Amino acid sequence: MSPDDRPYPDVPAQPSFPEIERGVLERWKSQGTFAESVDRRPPGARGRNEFVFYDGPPFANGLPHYGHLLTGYVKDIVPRYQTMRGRRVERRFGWDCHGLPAEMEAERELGVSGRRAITEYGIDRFNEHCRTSVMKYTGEWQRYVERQARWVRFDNDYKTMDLSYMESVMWAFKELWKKGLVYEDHRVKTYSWAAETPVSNFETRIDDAYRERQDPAITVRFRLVPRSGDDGPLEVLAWTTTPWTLPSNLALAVGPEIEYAVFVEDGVRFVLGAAAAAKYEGELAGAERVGTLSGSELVGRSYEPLFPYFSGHERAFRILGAEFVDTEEGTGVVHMAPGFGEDDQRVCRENGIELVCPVDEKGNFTEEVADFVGQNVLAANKPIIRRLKDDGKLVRHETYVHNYPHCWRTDEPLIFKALESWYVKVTDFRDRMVEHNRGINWIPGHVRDGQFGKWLEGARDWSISRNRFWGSPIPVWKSDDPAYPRIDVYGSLDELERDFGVRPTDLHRPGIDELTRPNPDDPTGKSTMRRVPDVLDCWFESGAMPFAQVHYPFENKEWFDDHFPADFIVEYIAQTRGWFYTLMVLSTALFDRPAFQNAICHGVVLDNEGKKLSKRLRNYPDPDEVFDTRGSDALRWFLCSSNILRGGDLQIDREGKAIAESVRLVIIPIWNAYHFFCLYANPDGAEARVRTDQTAVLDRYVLAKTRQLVEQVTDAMNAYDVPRACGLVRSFLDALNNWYIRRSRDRAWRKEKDPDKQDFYDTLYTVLEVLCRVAAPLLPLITDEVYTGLTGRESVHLQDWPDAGELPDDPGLVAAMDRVREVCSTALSLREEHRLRVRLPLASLTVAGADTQSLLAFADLIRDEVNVKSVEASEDLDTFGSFQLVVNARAVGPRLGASMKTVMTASKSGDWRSLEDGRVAVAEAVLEPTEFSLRLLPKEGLEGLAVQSLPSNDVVVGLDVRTTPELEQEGLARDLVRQIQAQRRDQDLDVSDRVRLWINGPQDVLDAAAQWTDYICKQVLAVELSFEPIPGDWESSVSDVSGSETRVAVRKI
RNA sequence: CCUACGGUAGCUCAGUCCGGUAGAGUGCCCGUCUGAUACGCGGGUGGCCGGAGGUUCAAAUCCUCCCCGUAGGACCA
Repeated sequence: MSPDDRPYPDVPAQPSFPEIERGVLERWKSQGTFAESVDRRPPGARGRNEFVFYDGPPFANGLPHYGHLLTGYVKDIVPRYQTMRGRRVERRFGWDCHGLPAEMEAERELGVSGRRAITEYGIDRFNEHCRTSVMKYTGEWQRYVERQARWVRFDNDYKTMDLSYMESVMWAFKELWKKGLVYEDHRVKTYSWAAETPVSNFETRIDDAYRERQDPAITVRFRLVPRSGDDGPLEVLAWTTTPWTLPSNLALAVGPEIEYAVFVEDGVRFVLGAAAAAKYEGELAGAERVGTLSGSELVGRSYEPLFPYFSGHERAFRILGAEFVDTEEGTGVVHMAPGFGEDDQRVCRENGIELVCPVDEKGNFTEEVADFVGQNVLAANKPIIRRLKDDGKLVRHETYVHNYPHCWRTDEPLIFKALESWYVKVTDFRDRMVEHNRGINWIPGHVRDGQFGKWLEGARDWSISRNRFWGSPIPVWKSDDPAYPRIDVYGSLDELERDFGVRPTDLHRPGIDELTRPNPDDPTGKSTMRRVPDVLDCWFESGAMPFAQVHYPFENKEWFDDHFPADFIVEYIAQTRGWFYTLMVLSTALFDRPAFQNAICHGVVLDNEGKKLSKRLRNYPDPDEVFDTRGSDALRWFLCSSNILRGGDLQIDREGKAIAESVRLVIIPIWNAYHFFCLYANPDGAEARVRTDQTAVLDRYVLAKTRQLVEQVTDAMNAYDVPRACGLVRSFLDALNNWYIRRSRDRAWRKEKDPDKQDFYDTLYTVLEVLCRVAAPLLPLITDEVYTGLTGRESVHLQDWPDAGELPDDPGLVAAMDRVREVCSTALSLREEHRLRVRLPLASLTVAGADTQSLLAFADLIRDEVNVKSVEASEDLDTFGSFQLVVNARAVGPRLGASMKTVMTASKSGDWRSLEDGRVAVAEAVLEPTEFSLRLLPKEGLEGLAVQSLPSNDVVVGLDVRTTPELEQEGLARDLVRQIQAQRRDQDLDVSDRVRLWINGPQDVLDAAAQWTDYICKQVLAVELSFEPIPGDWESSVSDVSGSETRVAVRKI
């Protein structure tokens, strides 16, 4: 038979898996397999047969790393599974194009740094650069995604910078506005006066942004407005590290519960926190403590402003009560400048004090602070302190070293400053979000009420505006004259066209800023409607993805209604504050529905010391190298079989050894089974088919075991438990290769065609066919290679998920056979213990215990596996073992209470007896049959018999360890066979080559060879056996099995 | 400082909800190559369950406090 006639491929024993993978990827590409797998599944009426998957958009600039690869694998596994289940799963790639990372990259590339520089460079040119630079890595992304065998469409991808996407975002903003869920407000934020820009939390976390800085720390006195009952002038002491905020002071805060001490010196009374007084020993040396006040007694009192600039300010210059005040640092009295401190602003607002912010964009004092106008606030610290000293207000001047945020771009210290910003009123519908979240299936489950649930409960209003350039514009136009206020919010291109007379083809700045019109509410006609300059937080856009990707509601209205919410999304755990959250916010605010029903949160990939992966440290294996040397399926398995998919972390070693392990543990075993099948079926010209009516017990076992595999993997996949599915496949492979195939091999060796051999081929074929389908989502490349090679059909990914019902159901057989495997393990362990090699036959093996007769059905298997002449079952437990009492403590505990202790010790030491009625007496107690079980332990000191119990402790295995001359001789014969076979192999003989055979050696070996000549010759295909001296030019091998040198030689004839 | 998650064999992790006498894989050690697989097979070794208290007849499991790791958040007047 020529290779061409062979029904199955010529499968190499040790292939290059990466090479196979590249071949499969090529095949998919040329045959359009992905598109086919989607198209064949009907969407059903109104998309009811669709499984809706949302692909969270990654930032387009920057290369993928292991985190992305992991997410990508899961984004592939679940849709592949659902496709095989018959669902239509559209997969569309998305790109997150806007946002600070994109701008930072552009600034770096253009050598333009900071807001002012960008404005000078030209917003149009800057944004044009962003538009192209942001797509710089899309090719690389596509290459990675394809190499990892992830099926997702790039040809109809969506981009957050598309006009249609941005129009939908605009619509969403207007909807929120109409619902009263958007507002503008002043909030205190970190601000870089040097770069003239607000700095996000994200930016303050960049390396070294927080570092030590020495600032002045001063204590100043505020004189209270006298009140009847005062014993003279009263002053409170406040401490600050930002003297430049004192001109903007509008209030003082004390802790209502805090105890304040009153001191007197020269008739003036001082108040400060009692706990802080010790710090001011020096200043208070001449003072005398005369009393105590609680914070609440101070609340409400007015004081004289330190500076005159805002002296008429409404409701200002009073002492307020605030919970956050403490006496750890400072005096227990906090100076409040609501324009420059978050707490300050909040507390002042609660007390009806409007903030003031006399500092301009450059960080210089405005005209409002006349004495220091034009001075940078930090530089103004000194003159301000001098002024306070001159005025006698300064109590103490020291320095203070603290961790302080710096601008990562200019290295200058940041300041806290109130800025205008737009907010989504998340607090208004927070409860609805919490409610929607209850219905979401989170993996792992604790995320629902833990990380995500807690975050929702504590949700605050969401700042959605960014004082930047490259992003979706805030679609708000305001009158430029406060005398004629008007605000217009736009939600579509139509509305813009209606009011401005032109229809924009691009919504980006600066084009959008050029749309202006006269203020309709201004009869003078002088004021103009202008767009507020901010752009939207790019997270707003990613949260808008479910509808913006299809240009809802301008198009695809029905489609969206049918495809929302998503069935499934997956991202890493930190997205509970990111995409998971923004999806929830917008879906709740706009549609009062959750945006997704099932969500996997995976953990973080770390290096083997538990540190983050870092490009700079190169503490991880290069993904390309992993693809080239181990393959994508191995990486997929390594990542997805780990509990990183259950929210844990995963450590990856620098050399990628663990990835190589996946090849060894899973991919090679699958390949070996496939290889074995082809190796024998091909020369036989056997064509196998899917069948389940085989009668041989091993066949029925492996088919029933396969059914269990299908059932269990289906359960796991339905529960989105990918690691569990992986574990099931792995333990199945062990049963397949190391039990079913190994115990069935001899059926393939028979020369003639016979039904039993065909049964074996059919069984193995059937099992492999099902296994490939079950493992297809988990190992899409290798299973497809095996599946197509085996069946000649089209890709496994175009097949249906296997139906467990088509395989025989026989859990009893599976359990019995698995027990047989345990008996064999135990017997082999006894051999090991007694140093009796497996080739040495032993007389008998006895299994003793309840219901061991049924094991005799498998006696042949056991006999072969452990090499004994006979296998026997015995109910006579006393010969082989004794019982130990195992108390069912859970049942007895509550009844016996304190005497449990003695019962437990007595049961362990064997101090108990059975009663006639089936109960047992132990210590002082009598146990009902339900309250205990008996564990069988092997008896010790048996003559010629080695015993050991199964792990389940209900069966004892006894091995006859006495040998006889006959057994020894047979053992030697088998040793010879082994040695001869090795010799055959060394000479690269084919399994069917016939040979002549020479054996030289000690007398016992020669006797054994003579006694077992027929057996030996048959085993090694020898036509002639000679004990003459071996001809000198023959290859021979030497062994010392029998204790002295044995030499064998073979020659092909 | 707060929140979530974790700390169980050398390593990676089950087991903890619902208390009842500690598991897997891997590593290591030993053995093993007879016609698919030595990238294999079999066996063995290995743990005062992060620490300290408490509840209980009984705690890896429940409670309290503490320590360590990871992630996120807050604060830095």
